[in-house]
Amino acid sequence: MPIYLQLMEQVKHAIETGALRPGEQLPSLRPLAEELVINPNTVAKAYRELAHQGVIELRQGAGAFVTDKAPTQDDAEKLKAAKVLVAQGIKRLRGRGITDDEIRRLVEAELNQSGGQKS
Amino acid sequence: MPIYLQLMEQVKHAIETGALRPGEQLPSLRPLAEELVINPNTVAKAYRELAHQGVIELRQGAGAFVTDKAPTQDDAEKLKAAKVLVAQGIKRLRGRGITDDEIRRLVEAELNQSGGQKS
DNA sequence: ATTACTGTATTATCTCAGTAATACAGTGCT
DNA sequence: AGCACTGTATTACTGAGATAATACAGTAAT
Repeated sequence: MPIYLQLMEQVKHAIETGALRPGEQLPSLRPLAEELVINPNTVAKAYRELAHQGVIELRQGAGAFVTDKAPTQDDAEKLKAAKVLVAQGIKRLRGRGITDDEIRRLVEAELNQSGGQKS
Repeated sequence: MPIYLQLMEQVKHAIETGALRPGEQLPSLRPLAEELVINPNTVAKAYRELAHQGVIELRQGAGAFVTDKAPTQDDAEKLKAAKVLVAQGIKRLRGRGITDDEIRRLVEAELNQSGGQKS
């Protein structure tokens, strides 16, 4: 799994658990990159994506800040419930003899069709 | 979408619709490649994958043949039903405010976890 | 045995996502 | 203004998957 995606998850998780709160400033690119022993551009990409998702806000020269509409603890609950739904759905599909590859293709097709955009 | 995957789909579809029947020989690599204006190796890859999935059987020097346990018209029906299930599931998830990217990640995580292998 | 067809194997090329290196530009404090 | 910090943009490197070029090996008919 790409580094920048892992970082995005960690940030989201930190927000969901309250370790990072709306309005609060995130660690800036270079220090964080150095701490994680990765390239600043990789952090930048993660931040850019998070900003595009509305989770954080980037202000050039100032820093990166958690948005008001960032994922809350409630959202984490929702996601957990969704995870159960997905697990059940996949179990049913498998029970009907649908292979994993076919499941992947069906999901992808459905997402791309009905108003789908790969952010 | 990779050419060899598209070709795999076409072959499966041909089998499901009865255009190609169990035991019947598929067009051989080079003629088919020439007709589709693609490289024979690409056809070979598609055939190899299909053989790995048990859909067809490859006999060196002889040709490629549809297997007995290839996908039937019934399987096509099943897949259609599965498609409906997936569509419903995704609709529900979206209704709960889950984004498409999150759906993708949930599905992938679930598949990889519970006995998942990316054939 | 030869011939003309099959699929197979090996190696090289192309493409693209992810990452890295480096220079650019905005903020805010003194 | 100057400085030390922010994020941004451009360009290059790298690795993996897809495709291509070419040579190899098995089959079946004559």
